[in-house]
Amino acid sequence: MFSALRRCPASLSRNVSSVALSSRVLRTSLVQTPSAVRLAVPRLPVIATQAFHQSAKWYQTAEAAAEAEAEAVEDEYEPNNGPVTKFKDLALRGLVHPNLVNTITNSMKLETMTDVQTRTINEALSGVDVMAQAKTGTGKTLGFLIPIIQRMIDADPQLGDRVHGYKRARPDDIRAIVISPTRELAEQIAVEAKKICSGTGVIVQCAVGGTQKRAMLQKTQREGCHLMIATPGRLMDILSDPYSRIEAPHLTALVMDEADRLMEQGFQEEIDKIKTFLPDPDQVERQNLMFSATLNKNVVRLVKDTMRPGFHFAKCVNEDEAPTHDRIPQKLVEVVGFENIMPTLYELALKMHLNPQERNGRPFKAIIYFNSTSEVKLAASVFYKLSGGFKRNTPLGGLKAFEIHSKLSQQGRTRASEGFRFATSGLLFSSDVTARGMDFPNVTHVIQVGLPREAETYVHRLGRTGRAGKEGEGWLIITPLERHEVKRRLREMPLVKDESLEVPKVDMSVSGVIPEEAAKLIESSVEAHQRINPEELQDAFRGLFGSFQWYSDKNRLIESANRLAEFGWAMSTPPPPPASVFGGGRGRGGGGGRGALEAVVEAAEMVVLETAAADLEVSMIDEVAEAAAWPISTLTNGIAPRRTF
DNA sequence: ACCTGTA
Repeated sequence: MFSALRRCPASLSRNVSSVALSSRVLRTSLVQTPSAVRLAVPRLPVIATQAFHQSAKWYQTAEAAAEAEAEAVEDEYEPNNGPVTKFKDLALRGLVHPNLVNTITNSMKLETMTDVQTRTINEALSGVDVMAQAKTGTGKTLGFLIPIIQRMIDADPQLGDRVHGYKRARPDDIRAIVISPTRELAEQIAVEAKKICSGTGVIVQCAVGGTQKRAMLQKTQREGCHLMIATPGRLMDILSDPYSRIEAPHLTALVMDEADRLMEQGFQEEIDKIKTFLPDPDQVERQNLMFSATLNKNVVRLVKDTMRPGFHFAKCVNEDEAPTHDRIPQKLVEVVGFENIMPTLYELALKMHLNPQERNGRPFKAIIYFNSTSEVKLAASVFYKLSGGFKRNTPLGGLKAFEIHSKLSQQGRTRASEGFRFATSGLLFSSDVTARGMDFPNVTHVIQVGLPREAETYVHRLGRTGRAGKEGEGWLIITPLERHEVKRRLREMPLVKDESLEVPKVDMSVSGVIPEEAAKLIESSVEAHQRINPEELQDAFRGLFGSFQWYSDKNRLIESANRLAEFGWAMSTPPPPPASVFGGGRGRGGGGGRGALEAVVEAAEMVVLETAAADLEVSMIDEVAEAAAWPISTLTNGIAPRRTF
């Protein structure tokens, strides 16, 4: 082996040490799994010679090694042709380039695939379209990144290697695009993509709003781009700009993350426009991958419009496993009026922050969701005053507080999400910008103020806690105005009324005997509001009417809002309600549920994968049972050919 | 004048 190395150019000599290193790592890890020790011998040449793609000798060695491994795998492992469930096996079976897999197993230390990953990776590697229904926080990002990156390498084997791939990158030959509904999510995906591509020649770029377009263009023109992770607005901006020199004439994969969200009003038009700048799928064959937590009418339409016949439907929502919203305990707090909300949050935060022993000592880390930006801003400001700047020796001392919403600069947003991500204990006052997909570790509480717009929103927000097997709890704080609608809109949720807090029960509009502790909290809250910029209060007042657009009894709404201004903010005269309040609101149609699922089934003949990852079989929705008569093993081995590197 | 998503 080393005689071969000596023949290589001097410039590559530094690879020798890394080769030695990776061999060593490999050897140690294999010793621990006796069944795999035998694989060490044929395995080594593949890794050791990864810089010599050009040599025919390399190909022979690699092919022989792959063959030997595959045979060994078939000898050793019992289900030899089932779906791959270990990342390591993706390389051993020649399905994914070792440079990609090694990063995942060695640097990222990932071993076993999650359910979503098993299903999407096995399926999508073959090139078919996949519509995956999966909860957030289940690792679906890797589920789509691995197959699209691997398929890029298939199309252009030089991309498998770092040195050769880099030289060939161009800005006008993007091979795959991932679209996400928020900037933060796009960035989170881009970070992961860059990580797993670090051993390959695949160049990843991220295009989101709020950043300097020029700088991004220059970087992309200089470095090129194979995989673009983007938000709709900026992507449209770049593709439609004739001077950007960024194009995707050979686009082979399009991924829509949070597809249900991307199909909502506002986004959908933009996506349609973007598609006009992408090559016609009839001319350039394109793989479509969609990820969606729910199947509503919009998603069905998307499926009908863009998925190619014969696409796969991977239902990764396990029926026997409780969904997020059943697994996480949820408490419902009904307050007397809007004026009770802020002091109630104060009471709750104090209680949770000061009693970590009730959570096995886990520090309090909460996201507090509001329905409008202005409410987020106000709550953040009020808490800052309440806590005396979160300094030590104050009741909320030790907490770090952040606010995040779209009216913040992108710099501010990044600072907030990074800050909260790395904080051991803290509060994040947030709009729905973080409701989906964002991964903040160790969130102990998700507190929602006011009824969320949709049940879907409620579930997504709730999903920010209880991640990675950790515990968490949800709190929903509502006023009597929302009581009825909560019962209707959130009837599926196991909300349990909570009576443990004092402040919510206090009628602040009448004088009476109030528990001393509650009185103190209310007093400090009102006092804090008096030190808030009046314009901020006005904004929040107007924002409230926006959040309550759905609420038809406008007189009661105005009355309740006035109480807030009077007793919660100590204003002598409440601000005027916005004129639009008297315009009247429109109702909205529902969707989703069982009917939508059936519609998806009818939309195409599909294979439905529904069983546990470890023992994957095909089970089917009745109508398509006959069409999908082939077992999963055939499907995986038949469509996805074994690759050699 | 509810949230996201280009300037």
